[in-house]
Amino acid sequence: MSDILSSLNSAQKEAVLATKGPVLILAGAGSGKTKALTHRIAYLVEHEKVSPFNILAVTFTNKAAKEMKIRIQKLLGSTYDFPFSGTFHSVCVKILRKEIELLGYNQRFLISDGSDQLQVIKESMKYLNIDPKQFNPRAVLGAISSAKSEMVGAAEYANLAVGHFQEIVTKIYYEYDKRLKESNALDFDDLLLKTVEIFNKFPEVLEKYQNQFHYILVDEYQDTNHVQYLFCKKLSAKHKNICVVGDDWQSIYSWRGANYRNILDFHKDYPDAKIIKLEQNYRSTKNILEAAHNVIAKNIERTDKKLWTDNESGLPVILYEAFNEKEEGQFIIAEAGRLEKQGYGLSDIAILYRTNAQSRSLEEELLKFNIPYKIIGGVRFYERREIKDLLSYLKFIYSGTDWVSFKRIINLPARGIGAKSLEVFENFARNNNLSLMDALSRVEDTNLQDKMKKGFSEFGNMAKQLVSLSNVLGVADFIEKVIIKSGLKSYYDDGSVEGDSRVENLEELISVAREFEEASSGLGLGEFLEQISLLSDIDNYSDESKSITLMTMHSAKGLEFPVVFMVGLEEGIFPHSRSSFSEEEMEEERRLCYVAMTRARKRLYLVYASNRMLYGGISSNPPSRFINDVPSHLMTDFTTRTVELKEPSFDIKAGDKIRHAKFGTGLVVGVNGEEIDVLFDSFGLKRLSSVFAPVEKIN
DNA sequence: AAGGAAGACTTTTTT
DNA sequence: AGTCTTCCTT
Repeated sequence: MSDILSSLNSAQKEAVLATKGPVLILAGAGSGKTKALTHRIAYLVEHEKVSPFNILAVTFTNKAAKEMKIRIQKLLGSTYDFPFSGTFHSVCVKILRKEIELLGYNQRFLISDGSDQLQVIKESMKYLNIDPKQFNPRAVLGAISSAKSEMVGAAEYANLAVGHFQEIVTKIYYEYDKRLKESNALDFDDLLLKTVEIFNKFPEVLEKYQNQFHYILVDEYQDTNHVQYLFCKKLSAKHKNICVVGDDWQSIYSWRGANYRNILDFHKDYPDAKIIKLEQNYRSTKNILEAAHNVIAKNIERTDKKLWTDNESGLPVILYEAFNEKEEGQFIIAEAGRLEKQGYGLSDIAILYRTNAQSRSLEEELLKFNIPYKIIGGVRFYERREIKDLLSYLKFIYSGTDWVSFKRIINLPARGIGAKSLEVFENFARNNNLSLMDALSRVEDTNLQDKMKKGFSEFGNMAKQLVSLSNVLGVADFIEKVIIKSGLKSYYDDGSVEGDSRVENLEELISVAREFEEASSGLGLGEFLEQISLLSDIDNYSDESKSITLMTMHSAKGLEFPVVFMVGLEEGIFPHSRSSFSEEEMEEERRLCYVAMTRARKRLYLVYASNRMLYGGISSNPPSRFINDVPSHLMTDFTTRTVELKEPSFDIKAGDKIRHAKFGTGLVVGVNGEEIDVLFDSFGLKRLSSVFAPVEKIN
């Protein structure tokens, strides 16, 4: 037990020892809140003999949950499992798999992702004769989603609807929900909403879980929405052992319904709540912390606090004006070279940007100079077309009810079934009240042309075959069969480079499934699909490989890096132009800036470009207002020093022979500024940076 | 029904 | 600039 307490400061210790009753931990950036949480859970288990089964620990990402488990296991020195630690969504899925039949769903429900949702919205609008040009389907989906996160169902929405837009949304909301239910599918918001709905309608079920979860811990409480708030409140109503951790300064998800007031209002629900403040920062240098503080201090709507640190002052924050987005990347590459000489590795470096689209130019430069990197987020693996296709097959086979998936794959590869015949088939199923599978086996009764009937019934036969295969094969072997039997492989394998990469991706999913099988003995297709749906980008991130990390500032939440480059600090990019309409959104941008800055431990670079390619044209935006908020004594402008930085360390001209640390010897065939083209003896032609690349001249 | 071409539209951030 | 849509041709 002394182990559990000895490494904590007094506030952290207090957070660990206050096990009974409601506790609010206000934890500033880098103040060791994960430490406090893990030690608290370890203390509960070891000292208070609480079974892990009785602990509910909610984190923001699956990765955070996993890390927490590992840290607790290290503390306890044994292999305790914590079955109820995970994201709100994953915990709710666990509950719903047991209870959802109460709401008339089948227990084998599927989870619809964003693009599925949009598809259903579009179909619903078409069915209702609503013009998608007049009402943007994404805006409609957004309205429905925020209603759901406020615990407002279609019927209540109808009552509350004001104005034409909301009346239209009401109609679509009903139709959308109806279609999801027909497919036995839940969207992300439903996972939370339906769980709370069950708690509301079935008190005995609620009581069962109240009795189970003696202790409830919630991380990143500033980013919970209303439904999540209700979920916590209801579950903790009996034992009242609820401990929430958060920082209103780091609330960056209000656009998806999060409300940092949940933190500020905690004491209203629990007047006797113990409030503990963690204000000592262990992460950053004094300069970085001070700079970040000056940025956030401009916000009006915030609690008052001041983080402090015992760390050294460190270097000033480095400011750099690049000529354009290309040069932005080149500056980082040159700096990375200098940093490497000072003992930093590539995995110590993160590049953070506001929008995913910004990664492309950076990626191009890194590629050009052969710098290893990894990108978190962006075009996700699971959203690639071929993967969505394959997953649609899997979802359709697994559920037998999923119309969204069915429509995606019925004519993929082409089976001669177009929109018209699909419509006939759909009406046939609707009018006769047939399930999707039943309708498929009764295609003969439709008034489709014989050719179409054949197409449908052949598809139906294949589906039946796959269903029986799914019952006998392991997930990975089954997926392998699906890729062949569906015809997806031959469809994509057209000999083109693009086709090759698509087939490669299809096969990559087999490996993902193999790993899944190894990690989880006895779990099947349903669990595999579920795990994939609930995965976030950051969940797959590991910092082991020697490469620079690129991600959005949002994704960086909860992480830290010795060196952080914040790029694209220009008005219109960051703060984003869409935020300039409301003061609230601008404050959120500012919080995002604070979050990004406080990721840095030793070095922080603020980079902006005077010209930037945007929407196919060049635009020039003034430097971000956030740069002006950093006092000049904490910042040094590197821009004037570029020439010096970019000067090649030695003279290289065409015709020189060089040696590269990795590629061996080669001949310089061209010099273009800081870029050199080298024909390597065994690696062929490569373009390198003469500043950064580990090359030396030989004679 | 399918493939191709011109045109619109994009880019916030994500479980 | 790249991707997604829609319309047009076969």
